[in-house]
Amino acid sequence: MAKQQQNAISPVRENNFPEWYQQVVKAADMAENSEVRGCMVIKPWGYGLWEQIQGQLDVMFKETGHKNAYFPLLIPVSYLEKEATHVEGFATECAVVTHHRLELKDGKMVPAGELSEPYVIRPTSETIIGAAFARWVQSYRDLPLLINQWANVMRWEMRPRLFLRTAEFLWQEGHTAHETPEEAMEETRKMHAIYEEFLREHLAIPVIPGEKTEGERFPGALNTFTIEAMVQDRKAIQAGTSHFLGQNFSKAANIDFEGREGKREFAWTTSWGVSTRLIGTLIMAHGDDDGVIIPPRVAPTQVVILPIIPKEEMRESVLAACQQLAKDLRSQQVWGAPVRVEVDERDLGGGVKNWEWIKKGVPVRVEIGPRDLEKGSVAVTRRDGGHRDKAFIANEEAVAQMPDTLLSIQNNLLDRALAFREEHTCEVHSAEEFHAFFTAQNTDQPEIHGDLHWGTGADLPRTKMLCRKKAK
RNA sequence: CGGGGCGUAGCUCAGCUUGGUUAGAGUGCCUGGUUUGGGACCAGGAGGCCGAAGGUUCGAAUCCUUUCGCCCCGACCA
Repeated sequence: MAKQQQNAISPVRENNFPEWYQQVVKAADMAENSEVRGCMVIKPWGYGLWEQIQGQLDVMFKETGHKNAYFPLLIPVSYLEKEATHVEGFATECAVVTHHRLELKDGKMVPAGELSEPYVIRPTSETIIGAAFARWVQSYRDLPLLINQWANVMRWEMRPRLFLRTAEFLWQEGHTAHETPEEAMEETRKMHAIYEEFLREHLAIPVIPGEKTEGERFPGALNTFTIEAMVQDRKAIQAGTSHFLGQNFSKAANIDFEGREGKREFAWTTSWGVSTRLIGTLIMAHGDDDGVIIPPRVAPTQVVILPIIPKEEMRESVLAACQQLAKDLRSQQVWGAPVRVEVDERDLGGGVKNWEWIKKGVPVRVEIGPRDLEKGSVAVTRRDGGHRDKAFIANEEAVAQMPDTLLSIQNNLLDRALAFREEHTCEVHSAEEFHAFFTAQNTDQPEIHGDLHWGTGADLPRTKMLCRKKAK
Protein backbone atom coordinates (compact mmCIF):
# COMPACT_ATOMS: atom_id res chain seq x y z
CA MET A 1 0.00 0.00 0.00
CA ALA A 2 1.63 3.18 -1.09
CA LYS A 3 1.23 6.18 1.12
CA GLN A 4 -1.93 8.08 0.35
CA GLN A 5 -1.83 11.76 -0.14
CA GLN A 6 -4.60 13.76 1.36
CA ASN A 7 -5.05 15.80 -1.76
CA ALA A 8 -4.38 15.12 -5.38
CA ILE A 9 -2.93 18.56 -5.98
CA SER A 10 0.12 19.96 -4.27
CA PRO A 11 0.47 22.69 -3.15
CA VAL A 12 -3.09 23.31 -1.96
CA ARG A 13 -4.86 26.55 -2.92
CA GLU A 14 -4.33 28.20 0.39
CA ASN A 15 -0.57 27.77 0.35
CA ASN A 16 0.31 28.81 -3.19
CA PHE A 17 -2.52 29.63 -5.51
CA PRO A 18 -0.54 30.29 -8.73
CA GLU A 19 1.37 27.06 -8.35
CA TRP A 20 -1.81 25.19 -7.47
CA TYR A 21 -3.33 26.50 -10.70
CA GLN A 22 -0.49 25.20 -12.83
CA GLN A 23 -0.55 21.82 -11.15
CA VAL A 24 -4.29 21.52 -11.69
CA VAL A 25 -4.03 22.27 -15.40
CA LYS A 26 -1.36 19.59 -15.65
CA ALA A 27 -3.15 17.05 -13.44
CA ALA A 28 -6.40 17.49 -15.35
CA ASP A 29 -4.51 16.96 -18.60
CA MET A 30 -5.99 20.09 -20.14
CA ALA A 31 -2.98 21.84 -21.63
CA GLU A 32 0.78 22.09 -21.60
CA ASN A 33 3.39 24.65 -22.49
CA SER A 34 4.80 24.28 -25.96
CA GLU A 35 8.33 24.75 -27.23
CA VAL A 36 7.25 28.15 -28.51
CA ARG A 37 7.36 30.58 -25.65
CA GLY A 38 3.98 31.83 -24.61
CA CYS A 39 2.07 29.32 -26.71
CA MET A 40 0.19 26.35 -25.35
CA VAL A 41 -0.87 22.96 -26.55
CA ILE A 42 -4.50 22.49 -25.63
CA LYS A 43 -5.07 18.80 -24.94
CA PRO A 44 -8.29 16.92 -25.66
CA TRP A 45 -9.89 17.44 -22.24
CA GLY A 46 -9.18 21.17 -22.34
CA TYR A 47 -10.19 21.52 -25.97
CA GLY A 48 -13.35 19.50 -25.32
CA LEU A 49 -14.31 22.12 -22.78
CA TRP A 50 -13.58 24.88 -25.27
CA GLU A 51 -15.77 23.12 -27.84
CA GLN A 52 -18.66 23.16 -25.38
CA ILE A 53 -18.12 26.84 -24.60
CA GLN A 54 -17.85 27.60 -28.29
CA GLY A 55 -20.89 25.59 -29.28
CA GLN A 56 -23.16 27.00 -26.58
CA LEU A 57 -22.09 30.62 -27.07
CA ASP A 58 -22.45 30.21 -30.80
CA VAL A 59 -26.10 29.28 -30.33
CA MET A 60 -26.63 32.44 -28.29
CA PHE A 61 -24.96 34.56 -30.96
CA LYS A 62 -27.06 33.02 -33.71
CA GLU A 63 -30.22 33.53 -31.66
CA THR A 64 -29.44 37.23 -31.53
CA GLY A 65 -29.03 37.47 -35.27
CA HIS A 66 -25.29 37.16 -35.74
CA LYS A 67 -23.59 35.24 -38.50
CA ASN A 68 -20.13 33.72 -38.47
CA ALA A 69 -17.43 34.65 -40.98
CA TYR A 70 -13.68 34.35 -41.17
CA PHE A 71 -11.09 37.03 -41.80
CA PRO A 72 -7.33 36.76 -42.50
CA LEU A 73 -4.71 36.07 -39.86
CA LEU A 74 -2.38 38.65 -41.41
CA ILE A 75 -3.12 42.36 -41.28
CA PRO A 76 -1.24 44.97 -43.28
CA VAL A 77 0.62 47.24 -40.87
CA SER A 78 -0.88 50.25 -42.61
CA TYR A 79 -4.36 49.14 -41.44
CA LEU A 80 -3.33 49.42 -37.82
CA GLU A 81 -2.01 52.91 -38.44
CA LYS A 82 -5.45 54.17 -39.37
CA GLU A 83 -6.79 54.49 -35.84
CA ALA A 84 -4.31 56.35 -33.65
CA THR A 85 -5.35 55.11 -30.20
CA HIS A 86 -5.66 51.59 -31.53
CA VAL A 87 -2.09 51.48 -32.85
CA GLU A 88 -0.77 52.83 -29.62
CA GLY A 89 -2.63 50.20 -27.67
CA PHE A 90 -1.31 47.22 -29.57
CA ALA A 91 2.03 48.41 -30.95
CA THR A 92 4.09 46.84 -28.17
CA GLU A 93 2.70 43.35 -28.53
CA CYS A 94 2.52 42.64 -32.23
CA ALA A 95 4.22 39.78 -34.01
CA VAL A 96 5.37 41.06 -37.39
CA VAL A 97 5.78 39.04 -40.58
CA THR A 98 8.46 40.53 -42.78
CA HIS A 99 9.54 37.73 -45.14
CA HIS A 100 7.80 35.16 -47.30
CA ARG A 101 10.54 32.62 -47.92
CA LEU A 102 13.39 30.69 -46.31
CA GLU A 103 16.76 29.98 -47.84
CA LEU A 104 19.36 27.44 -46.78
CA LYS A 105 22.56 29.16 -45.72
CA ASP A 106 25.40 27.26 -43.99
CA GLY A 107 22.93 24.58 -42.97
CA LYS A 108 20.51 27.08 -41.48
CA MET A 109 17.23 28.32 -42.79
CA VAL A 110 17.29 32.08 -42.99
CA PRO A 111 14.48 34.45 -43.96
CA ALA A 112 14.55 35.71 -47.54
CA GLY A 113 12.21 37.53 -49.83
CA GLU A 114 11.46 40.58 -47.77
CA LEU A 115 7.92 41.87 -48.05
CA SER A 116 7.40 45.38 -49.37
CA GLU A 117 4.82 45.91 -46.65
CA PRO A 118 5.08 43.91 -43.41
CA TYR A 119 2.07 42.13 -41.97
CA VAL A 120 1.01 41.92 -38.38
CA ILE A 121 -0.41 38.70 -37.00
CA ARG A 122 -3.82 39.88 -35.77
CA PRO A 123 -3.90 40.93 -32.14
CA THR A 124 -7.59 41.62 -32.84
CA SER A 125 -9.38 42.23 -36.11
CA GLU A 126 -11.16 45.60 -35.94
CA THR A 127 -9.09 47.06 -38.72
CA ILE A 128 -9.26 44.29 -41.30
CA ILE A 129 -12.91 43.62 -40.60
CA GLY A 130 -13.52 47.35 -40.85
CA ALA A 131 -12.00 47.32 -44.33
CA ALA A 132 -14.36 44.51 -45.31
CA PHE A 133 -17.35 46.31 -43.78
CA ALA A 134 -16.45 49.38 -45.81
CA ARG A 135 -16.90 47.29 -48.96
CA TRP A 136 -20.08 45.60 -47.73
CA VAL A 137 -21.94 48.61 -46.46
CA GLN A 138 -23.43 50.95 -49.06
CA SER A 139 -26.84 51.86 -47.78
CA TYR A 140 -28.70 52.04 -44.48
CA ARG A 141 -30.48 48.96 -45.83
CA ASP A 142 -27.23 47.00 -45.36
CA LEU A 143 -27.37 47.74 -41.64
CA PRO A 144 -27.17 46.42 -39.06
CA LEU A 145 -24.29 44.16 -40.03
CA LEU A 146 -23.86 41.51 -37.34
CA ILE A 147 -20.73 39.39 -37.74
CA ASN A 148 -18.79 37.08 -35.47
CA GLN A 149 -15.59 35.17 -36.02
CA TRP A 150 -14.05 32.29 -34.09
CA ALA A 151 -10.30 32.64 -34.44
CA ASN A 152 -6.88 32.64 -32.91
CA VAL A 153 -5.09 35.89 -32.19
CA MET A 154 -1.59 36.72 -31.05
CA ARG A 155 -0.39 39.24 -28.50
CA TRP A 156 3.24 39.06 -27.54
CA GLU A 157 2.82 38.76 -23.81
CA MET A 158 5.61 39.31 -21.31
CA ARG A 159 4.46 36.79 -18.81
CA PRO A 160 2.31 33.97 -20.14
CA ARG A 161 0.19 31.63 -18.04
CA LEU A 162 -1.72 28.68 -19.44
CA PHE A 163 -5.20 29.76 -20.56
CA LEU A 164 -5.06 33.01 -18.58
CA ARG A 165 -2.56 34.88 -20.64
CA THR A 166 -0.90 33.22 -23.62
CA ALA A 167 0.75 34.76 -26.66
CA GLU A 168 -1.62 32.92 -28.95
CA PHE A 169 -5.13 32.29 -27.79
CA LEU A 170 -8.49 31.23 -29.14
CA TRP A 171 -11.46 33.52 -28.92
CA GLN A 172 -14.48 34.87 -30.67
CA GLU A 173 -14.69 38.46 -31.76
CA GLY A 174 -18.01 39.93 -32.69
CA HIS A 175 -18.02 42.98 -34.94
CA THR A 176 -21.14 44.90 -35.79
CA ALA A 177 -22.05 48.08 -37.66
CA HIS A 178 -25.19 50.10 -37.07
CA GLU A 179 -27.08 53.05 -38.43
CA THR A 180 -27.40 54.95 -35.16
CA PRO A 181 -25.39 55.33 -31.96
CA GLU A 182 -28.41 54.16 -29.96
CA GLU A 183 -28.59 50.91 -31.89
CA ALA A 184 -24.86 50.31 -31.53
CA MET A 185 -25.00 50.97 -27.82
CA GLU A 186 -27.93 48.62 -27.50
CA GLU A 187 -25.91 45.93 -29.25
CA THR A 188 -22.92 46.58 -26.98
CA ARG A 189 -25.11 46.16 -23.92
CA LYS A 190 -26.94 43.16 -25.34
CA MET A 191 -23.70 41.22 -25.82
CA HIS A 192 -22.46 42.33 -22.44
CA ALA A 193 -25.63 40.82 -20.98
CA ILE A 194 -25.20 37.63 -22.98
CA TYR A 195 -21.73 37.17 -21.52
CA GLU A 196 -23.07 37.73 -18.03
CA GLU A 197 -25.77 35.15 -18.64
CA PHE A 198 -23.39 32.66 -20.22
CA LEU A 199 -20.99 32.73 -17.30
CA ARG A 200 -23.76 32.49 -14.75
CA GLU A 201 -25.95 29.88 -16.41
CA HIS A 202 -23.39 27.81 -18.30
CA LEU A 203 -20.10 28.19 -16.45
CA ALA A 204 -21.79 28.64 -13.05
CA ILE A 205 -19.65 31.72 -12.43
CA PRO A 206 -21.34 34.82 -11.03
CA VAL A 207 -19.89 37.97 -12.51
CA ILE A 208 -20.17 41.67 -11.89
CA PRO A 209 -20.98 43.56 -15.07
CA GLY A 210 -19.65 47.05 -15.27
CA GLU A 211 -17.88 49.68 -17.26
CA LYS A 212 -14.16 50.27 -17.43
CA THR A 213 -12.62 53.58 -16.59
CA GLU A 214 -10.87 55.59 -19.26
CA GLY A 215 -7.47 54.15 -18.46
CA GLU A 216 -8.67 50.59 -18.93
CA ARG A 217 -10.69 51.07 -22.09
CA PHE A 218 -10.06 49.08 -25.24
CA PRO A 219 -7.78 51.16 -27.48
CA GLY A 220 -10.06 53.14 -29.76
CA ALA A 221 -13.32 52.47 -27.89
CA LEU A 222 -15.65 55.09 -26.44
CA ASN A 223 -17.02 52.72 -23.82
CA THR A 224 -15.75 49.36 -22.65
CA PHE A 225 -18.03 47.10 -20.64
CA THR A 226 -16.67 44.03 -18.92
CA ILE A 227 -17.74 41.20 -16.71
CA GLU A 228 -15.52 40.58 -13.72
CA ALA A 229 -15.37 37.26 -11.92
CA MET A 230 -13.88 36.56 -8.53
CA VAL A 231 -11.68 33.50 -8.27
CA GLN A 232 -10.54 31.64 -5.20
CA ASP A 233 -7.52 33.75 -4.35
CA ARG A 234 -10.11 36.53 -4.00
CA LYS A 235 -8.81 38.42 -7.00
CA ALA A 236 -10.99 39.69 -9.79
CA ILE A 237 -10.45 38.55 -13.34
CA GLN A 238 -11.78 40.18 -16.48
CA ALA A 239 -13.75 37.48 -18.25
CA GLY A 240 -15.33 39.22 -21.22
CA THR A 241 -15.53 42.59 -22.91
CA SER A 242 -17.99 44.49 -25.06
CA HIS A 243 -17.02 47.77 -26.69
CA PHE A 244 -18.95 50.69 -28.09
CA LEU A 245 -16.58 52.00 -30.73
CA GLY A 246 -18.57 55.04 -31.79
CA GLN A 247 -17.48 56.16 -35.25
CA ASN A 248 -13.77 55.89 -34.56
CA PHE A 249 -13.26 52.75 -36.60
CA SER A 250 -15.83 53.52 -39.25
CA LYS A 251 -14.08 56.83 -39.94
CA ALA A 252 -10.68 55.11 -39.97
CA ALA A 253 -11.86 52.35 -42.30
CA ASN A 254 -14.35 54.49 -44.18
CA ILE A 255 -17.45 52.47 -43.34
CA ASP A 256 -20.02 54.91 -44.66
CA PHE A 257 -23.44 54.55 -46.15
CA GLU A 258 -26.21 56.50 -47.78
CA GLY A 259 -28.75 57.32 -45.08
CA ARG A 260 -32.50 57.57 -45.16
CA GLU A 261 -32.24 61.28 -45.95
CA GLY A 262 -29.80 60.64 -48.76
CA LYS A 263 -26.81 61.91 -46.82
CA ARG A 264 -23.53 60.00 -46.42
CA GLU A 265 -23.01 58.93 -42.84
CA PHE A 266 -20.44 56.91 -40.96
CA ALA A 267 -21.63 53.71 -39.33
CA TRP A 268 -21.57 53.14 -35.56
CA THR A 269 -19.66 49.99 -34.63
CA THR A 270 -19.17 47.60 -31.75
CA SER A 271 -16.90 44.72 -30.92
CA TRP A 272 -17.03 42.09 -28.19
CA GLY A 273 -15.14 38.98 -27.21
CA VAL A 274 -14.40 36.15 -24.84
CA SER A 275 -11.43 33.86 -25.01
CA THR A 276 -9.83 30.66 -23.75
CA ARG A 277 -9.21 32.66 -20.60
CA LEU A 278 -12.71 31.48 -19.67
CA ILE A 279 -11.20 28.04 -19.13
CA GLY A 280 -8.62 29.41 -16.72
CA THR A 281 -11.32 31.42 -14.97
CA LEU A 282 -13.49 28.35 -14.62
CA ILE A 283 -10.63 26.33 -13.15
CA MET A 284 -9.82 29.04 -10.62
CA ALA A 285 -13.45 29.62 -9.73
CA HIS A 286 -14.52 26.02 -9.14
CA GLY A 287 -11.41 23.89 -8.66
CA ASP A 288 -10.49 22.33 -5.34
CA ASP A 289 -7.41 20.70 -3.86
CA ASP A 290 -8.14 17.52 -5.80
CA GLY A 291 -8.27 19.19 -9.21
CA VAL A 292 -10.73 20.78 -11.59
CA ILE A 293 -14.50 20.74 -11.11
CA ILE A 294 -16.28 21.30 -14.40
CA PRO A 295 -19.87 22.51 -14.34
CA PRO A 296 -21.98 19.77 -15.97
CA ARG A 297 -23.47 22.08 -18.57
CA VAL A 298 -20.10 22.57 -20.27
CA ALA A 299 -18.34 19.34 -19.30
CA PRO A 300 -17.08 17.47 -22.38
CA THR A 301 -18.11 14.30 -20.57
CA GLN A 302 -20.79 14.69 -17.94
CA VAL A 303 -20.84 11.13 -16.67
CA VAL A 304 -17.99 8.64 -16.73
CA ILE A 305 -18.75 4.98 -16.17
CA LEU A 306 -16.03 3.00 -14.42
CA PRO A 307 -16.22 -0.76 -14.75
CA ILE A 308 -15.03 -2.72 -11.71
CA ILE A 309 -13.59 -6.03 -12.81
CA PRO A 310 -12.21 -8.12 -9.93
CA LYS A 311 -12.11 -11.36 -11.91
CA GLU A 312 -11.23 -11.70 -15.53
CA GLU A 313 -14.24 -13.91 -16.26
CA MET A 314 -16.55 -11.06 -15.25
CA ARG A 315 -15.06 -8.60 -17.72
CA GLU A 316 -17.50 -9.30 -20.47
CA SER A 317 -20.65 -9.07 -18.39
CA VAL A 318 -19.51 -5.94 -16.51
CA LEU A 319 -18.51 -4.15 -19.69
CA ALA A 320 -21.78 -5.11 -21.33
CA ALA A 321 -23.67 -3.65 -18.38
CA CYS A 322 -21.58 -0.45 -18.64
CA GLN A 323 -22.32 -0.05 -22.32
CA GLN A 324 -26.00 -0.64 -21.71
CA LEU A 325 -26.04 1.96 -18.95
CA ALA A 326 -24.21 4.42 -21.19
CA LYS A 327 -26.83 3.88 -23.84
CA ASP A 328 -29.66 4.38 -21.36
CA LEU A 329 -28.07 7.54 -20.00
CA ARG A 330 -27.62 8.96 -23.47
CA SER A 331 -31.34 8.63 -23.99
CA GLN A 332 -31.83 11.16 -21.20
CA GLN A 333 -31.86 14.85 -22.02
CA VAL A 334 -30.45 17.72 -20.04
CA TRP A 335 -30.14 21.33 -21.20
CA GLY A 336 -31.79 20.23 -24.43
CA ALA A 337 -29.15 17.67 -25.36
CA PRO A 338 -28.44 14.00 -24.63
CA VAL A 339 -26.36 13.34 -21.52
CA ARG A 340 -22.70 13.08 -22.51
CA VAL A 341 -21.38 9.72 -21.28
CA GLU A 342 -18.08 7.91 -21.56
CA VAL A 343 -17.18 4.39 -20.48
CA ASP A 344 -13.60 4.14 -19.30
CA GLU A 345 -12.67 0.62 -20.36
CA ARG A 346 -8.95 1.05 -19.86
CA ASP A 347 -7.40 -1.82 -17.97
CA LEU A 348 -6.12 0.19 -15.01
CA GLY A 349 -6.37 -0.14 -11.27
CA GLY A 350 -9.74 1.11 -10.05
CA GLY A 351 -8.25 3.72 -7.73
CA VAL A 352 -5.96 5.16 -10.36
CA LYS A 353 -8.75 5.53 -12.84
CA ASN A 354 -11.04 7.04 -10.27
CA TRP A 355 -8.52 9.68 -9.30
CA GLU A 356 -7.79 10.59 -12.89
CA TRP A 357 -11.44 11.55 -13.33
CA ILE A 358 -11.53 13.37 -10.02
CA LYS A 359 -8.61 15.50 -11.16
CA LYS A 360 -10.22 16.13 -14.55
CA GLY A 361 -13.36 17.25 -12.77
CA VAL A 362 -15.94 15.10 -14.55
CA PRO A 363 -19.21 15.93 -12.75
CA VAL A 364 -20.46 12.39 -12.08
CA ARG A 365 -18.69 9.04 -11.76
CA VAL A 366 -20.67 5.83 -11.93
CA GLU A 367 -19.08 2.56 -10.84
CA ILE A 368 -20.45 -0.80 -11.91
CA GLY A 369 -19.10 -4.04 -10.48
CA PRO A 370 -20.25 -7.66 -10.10
CA ARG A 371 -22.17 -6.86 -6.95
CA ASP A 372 -24.18 -4.29 -8.90
CA LEU A 373 -24.91 -6.77 -11.64
CA GLU A 374 -26.50 -9.04 -9.05
CA LYS A 375 -28.48 -6.30 -7.39
CA GLY A 376 -29.24 -4.25 -10.47
CA SER A 377 -27.64 -1.20 -8.86
CA VAL A 378 -24.84 1.27 -9.55
CA ALA A 379 -22.64 3.51 -7.39
CA VAL A 380 -22.98 7.20 -8.19
CA THR A 381 -20.49 9.80 -6.97
CA ARG A 382 -20.71 13.55 -7.48
CA ARG A 383 -17.56 15.59 -8.01
CA ASP A 384 -18.91 18.42 -5.88
CA GLY A 385 -19.26 16.09 -2.88
CA GLY A 386 -17.02 13.74 -0.94
CA HIS A 387 -15.10 11.26 -3.06
CA ARG A 388 -16.39 8.33 -1.04
CA ASP A 389 -19.97 9.58 -0.81
CA LYS A 390 -21.26 6.90 -3.11
CA ALA A 391 -24.93 6.50 -3.63
CA PHE A 392 -25.78 2.87 -4.35
CA ILE A 393 -28.99 3.16 -6.26
CA ALA A 394 -31.03 1.05 -8.62
CA ASN A 395 -29.97 1.11 -12.20
CA GLU A 396 -33.18 2.60 -13.64
CA GLU A 397 -33.32 5.13 -10.88
CA ALA A 398 -29.78 6.30 -11.63
CA VAL A 399 -30.71 6.75 -15.27
CA ALA A 400 -33.92 8.60 -14.51
CA GLN A 401 -32.30 10.85 -11.93
CA MET A 402 -29.19 11.75 -13.90
CA PRO A 403 -30.53 14.97 -15.48
CA ASP A 404 -31.59 16.20 -12.04
CA THR A 405 -28.26 15.26 -10.54
CA LEU A 406 -26.45 17.24 -13.22
CA LEU A 407 -28.73 20.23 -12.71
CA SER A 408 -28.18 19.99 -8.99
CA ILE A 409 -24.39 20.01 -9.38
CA GLN A 410 -24.64 22.97 -11.72
CA ASN A 411 -26.70 24.92 -9.18
CA ASN A 412 -24.49 23.94 -6.32
CA LEU A 413 -21.38 25.23 -8.09
CA LEU A 414 -23.05 28.54 -8.83
CA ASP A 415 -24.29 28.86 -5.25
CA ARG A 416 -20.87 28.09 -3.86
CA ALA A 417 -19.15 30.60 -6.13
CA LEU A 418 -21.74 33.22 -5.31
CA ALA A 419 -21.42 32.66 -1.58
CA PHE A 420 -17.66 32.89 -1.83
CA ARG A 421 -17.87 36.15 -3.71
CA GLU A 422 -20.36 37.65 -1.31
CA GLU A 423 -18.18 36.68 1.60
CA HIS A 424 -15.20 38.45 0.11
CA THR A 425 -16.82 41.49 -1.45
CA CYS A 426 -17.72 44.83 -0.09
CA GLU A 427 -18.99 47.94 -1.77
CA VAL A 428 -17.46 51.30 -1.20
CA HIS A 429 -19.13 54.54 -2.15
CA SER A 430 -16.49 57.19 -1.83
CA ALA A 431 -12.80 57.72 -2.22
CA GLU A 432 -12.55 58.12 1.55
CA GLU A 433 -14.16 54.76 2.21
CA PHE A 434 -12.04 53.22 -0.45
CA HIS A 435 -8.75 54.39 0.98
CA ALA A 436 -9.90 53.64 4.47
CA PHE A 437 -10.67 50.09 3.48
CA PHE A 438 -7.30 49.36 2.01
CA THR A 439 -5.02 51.33 4.21
CA ALA A 440 -6.76 50.25 7.38
CA GLN A 441 -6.51 46.61 6.53
CA ASN A 442 -3.10 46.61 4.95
CA THR A 443 -1.17 49.14 6.91
CA ASP A 444 2.15 47.38 6.50
CA GLN A 445 1.77 46.97 2.76
CA PRO A 446 -1.17 48.90 1.36
CA GLU A 447 -2.54 46.96 -1.55
CA ILE A 448 -4.61 48.51 -4.22
CA HIS A 449 -6.42 46.41 -6.77
CA GLY A 450 -7.92 47.75 -9.91
CA ASP A 451 -8.00 51.09 -11.56
CA LEU A 452 -8.08 53.93 -9.14
CA HIS A 453 -8.99 57.02 -11.05
CA TRP A 454 -11.35 58.54 -8.56
CA GLY A 455 -10.86 62.01 -9.86
CA THR A 456 -12.18 64.39 -7.26
CA GLY A 457 -14.06 61.61 -5.56
CA ALA A 458 -17.37 62.99 -6.74
CA ASP A 459 -17.69 60.73 -9.74
CA LEU A 460 -17.60 57.06 -8.83
CA PRO A 461 -16.50 54.57 -11.46
CA ARG A 462 -19.49 52.69 -12.72
CA THR A 463 -17.73 49.37 -12.33
CA LYS A 464 -18.35 48.06 -8.88
CA MET A 465 -15.12 47.11 -7.33
CA LEU A 466 -14.25 43.77 -5.87
CA CYS A 467 -12.39 44.53 -2.70
CA ARG A 468 -10.18 41.77 -1.61
CA LYS A 469 -10.74 41.25 2.06
CA LYS A 470 -7.77 41.13 4.29
CA ALA A 471 -6.19 37.70 4.32
CA LYS A 472 -7.15 35.66 7.40
C1' C B 1 11.37 45.09 -19.52
C1' G B 2 12.95 45.41 -13.68
C1' G B 3 13.71 42.06 -9.08
C1' G B 4 14.17 36.83 -7.25
C1' G B 5 14.56 31.44 -8.11
C1' C B 6 15.63 27.19 -11.26
C1' G B 7 17.55 23.98 -15.66
C1' U B 8 20.37 16.30 -14.04
C1' A B 9 15.52 9.95 -16.82
C1' G B 10 8.60 11.20 -19.40
C1' C B 11 7.59 13.85 -14.37
C1' U B 12 9.40 15.52 -9.24
C1' C B 13 14.07 15.98 -7.52
C1' A B 14 19.10 14.32 -4.83
C1' G B 15 24.31 14.83 -6.05
C1' C B 16 27.50 20.53 -6.86
C1' U B 17 29.81 24.13 -1.22
C1' U B 18 35.10 20.62 -0.47
C1' G B 19 36.12 18.35 -9.07
C1' G B 20 38.01 11.76 -9.09
C1' U B 21 34.98 4.26 -10.07
C1' U B 22 30.07 2.58 -14.59
C1' A B 23 25.47 9.56 -12.31
C1' G B 24 21.23 8.16 -8.31
C1' A B 25 16.09 7.98 -5.96
C1' G B 26 10.81 8.24 -6.12
C1' U B 27 7.12 8.14 -9.57
C1' G B 28 5.73 7.06 -14.57
C1' C B 29 6.71 3.63 -18.83
C1' C B 30 7.44 -1.74 -20.95
C1' U B 31 7.10 -7.49 -19.93
C1' G B 32 5.11 -11.52 -16.94
C1' G B 33 2.12 -12.79 -12.90
C1' U B 34 -1.14 -11.56 -8.68
C1' U B 35 -4.80 -7.45 -8.51
C1' U B 36 -9.13 -3.85 -9.26
C1' G B 37 -15.89 -0.91 -4.97
C1' G B 38 -9.94 4.96 -2.20
C1' G B 39 -4.05 6.51 -5.62
C1' A B 40 -2.41 -2.01 -5.37
C1' C B 41 1.84 -5.79 -5.14
C1' C B 42 6.05 -9.03 -6.70
C1' A B 43 9.84 -10.00 -10.30
C1' G B 44 12.44 -8.45 -14.54
C1' G B 45 13.48 -4.38 -18.13
C1' A B 46 14.01 0.10 -21.20
C1' G B 47 15.19 5.14 -20.53
C1' G B 48 20.27 10.63 -19.29
C1' C B 49 26.61 13.59 -24.34
C1' C B 50 23.71 16.42 -16.29
C1' G B 51 19.83 23.12 -20.94
C1' A B 52 23.69 24.97 -24.82
C1' A B 53 28.64 27.03 -26.12
C1' G B 54 33.35 28.24 -24.60
C1' G B 55 37.22 28.16 -20.67
C1' U B 56 40.26 26.21 -16.22
C1' U B 57 42.18 21.11 -15.17
C1' C B 58 45.55 14.94 -15.84
C1' G B 59 40.20 14.79 -14.96
C1' A B 60 33.97 18.90 -14.91
C1' A B 61 26.96 17.49 -13.54
C1' U B 62 30.33 19.86 -9.88
C1' C B 63 34.74 25.67 -10.72
C1' C B 64 34.73 30.37 -14.28
C1' U B 65 32.48 33.18 -18.57
C1' U B 66 28.71 33.66 -22.06
C1' U B 67 24.07 32.22 -23.88
C1' C B 68 19.14 30.00 -24.24
C1' G B 69 14.89 28.51 -21.70
C1' C B 70 11.42 27.96 -17.59
C1' C B 71 8.92 29.63 -12.93
C1' C B 72 7.43 33.49 -9.25
C1' C B 73 6.70 38.90 -8.02
C1' G B 74 6.02 43.77 -10.54
C1' A B 75 4.41 46.71 -14.93
C1' C B 76 0.82 45.31 -19.19
C1' C B 77 -3.12 42.60 -20.99
C1' A B 78 -8.86 38.79 -23.21
